[in-house]
Amino acid sequence: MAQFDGINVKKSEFSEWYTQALIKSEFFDYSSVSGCIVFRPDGYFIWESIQKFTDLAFKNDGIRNAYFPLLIPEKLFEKEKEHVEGFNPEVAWVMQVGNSKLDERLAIRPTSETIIYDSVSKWVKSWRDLPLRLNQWCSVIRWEFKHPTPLLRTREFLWNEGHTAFATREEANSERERILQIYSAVLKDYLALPGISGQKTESEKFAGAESSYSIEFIMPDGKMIQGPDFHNDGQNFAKAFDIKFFDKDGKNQYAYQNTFAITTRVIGAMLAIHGDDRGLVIPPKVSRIQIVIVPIYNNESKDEVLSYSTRICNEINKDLRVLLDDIDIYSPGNKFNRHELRGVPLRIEIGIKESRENTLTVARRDTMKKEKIENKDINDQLSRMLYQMHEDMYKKAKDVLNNAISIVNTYDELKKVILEAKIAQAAWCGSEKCEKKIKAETLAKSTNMPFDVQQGVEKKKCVYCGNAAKHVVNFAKSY
RNA sequence: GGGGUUGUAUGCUAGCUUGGUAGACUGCCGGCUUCGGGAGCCGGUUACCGGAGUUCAAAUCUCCGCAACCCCA
Repeated sequence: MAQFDGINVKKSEFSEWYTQALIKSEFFDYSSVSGCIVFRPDGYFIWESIQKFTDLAFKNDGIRNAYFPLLIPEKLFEKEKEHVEGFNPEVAWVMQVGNSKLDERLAIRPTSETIIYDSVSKWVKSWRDLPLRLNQWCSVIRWEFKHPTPLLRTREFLWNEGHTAFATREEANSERERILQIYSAVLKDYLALPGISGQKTESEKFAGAESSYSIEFIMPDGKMIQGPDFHNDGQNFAKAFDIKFFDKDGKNQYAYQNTFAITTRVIGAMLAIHGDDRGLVIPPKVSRIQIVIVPIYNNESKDEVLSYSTRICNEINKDLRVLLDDIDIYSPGNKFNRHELRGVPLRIEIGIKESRENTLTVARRDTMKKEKIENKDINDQLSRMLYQMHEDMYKKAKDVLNNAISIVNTYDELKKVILEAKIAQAAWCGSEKCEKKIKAETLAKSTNMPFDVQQGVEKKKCVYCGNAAKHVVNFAKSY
């Protein structure tokens, strides 16, 4: 039997499935640089979609785009102590140009706080200059030493980095909910991806921040992975970079700052969560091809079937991304399998039957169900199916997430839940000591403290030490 | 951070133990016949991860890199 190069493992063998799905779908590829991957057109389309919708939401919220240099002079990079300690081991440096050594090393940005705030300090002089809300789309390099995984842990990744400055702490804090809402909406509305929003614990927060917030996902292997994040930096960077302004009373004050990001990692989480044994399942809104038409004919019916297929293809609105796959060197079954591997949301099968009956057979990638529809109002019908597919994908992923969370009251329960590769939701006293012990003994990290489960926590006891609880935390093994 | 496995063409893989002409399937290109779930026949096409060493001779043995994967912390 002729075989094209499909995935040869089940999704239950997750690591192997994941790489094969990404590579064999031709969405991504390895490159010659370890830890750096190639985004091929269908994969890059997903990132372009995320960018487009996030960017629009940012702009509607008053954020403006700018662009800062890729290279950061060592002097600047070292200004904020915690920040440099957090990033130093992973920073790549430019030390030489041609044959001459540089007098001062230049860091390839692992994140741009330092180079941006150097400029911001020059621009912010008066309360009238605030708030200053900037964003840039770029890539950063963090030289990970753990073995890289495409999209999930790469040495170069693409992201947005929002950097904002405010006159007061209250104003700075009020931005948080809006930004996390934007990220959640992009994840839900475009990637059909549910996550858990919450605050990071002290020990898991961003290097240089006062407090950090994140949206976390659960992967098919039961491990959690961090998605978009938001950091209240307080006046930490303002003090290090001298971002001062005169307020309305003529007093010289440091600004309050935030930073936030969404990265290409969310694509990896999305592909992993939605995919199945046959390959990728792409949410309709971010799929470069939303509908593929596969004509099925023999010599006798060829002309009739192709002309009906072409007619249907032309009837479909331009805002639906459709491909007529009429290349005749592959059999229909071969095409079915290829498009399924690549996760095309809807497939229209057109043969002599459909042509005679003036109907279409439509198959949905997520459910693999086929349905025969009348050739009438097809744009409405197809749009509805794409919409429904998105809703169903989100709901399915949401159920998986919800089922993975177990509320635990005792440490034994916590250990059991972690062994089952699930999320243990537990009350916690807030001490780093308990958090570290739990991590050392169970390998589970605190992912975050979900916003929506904190009520009544003061009546509970810490799952580890039994003292009065301050937070409800999710513990899970994580990437 | 520690331990392990593996690198042969687009992919999957044989050959490695015991050094001696690198083989199948798939893909890709051309042709004919086909086409409702991975079509058939004919012809063509592509490879030993990189470097060093041992040797008359290295895909095979040794060392060093590089890369991918797995397990444990």
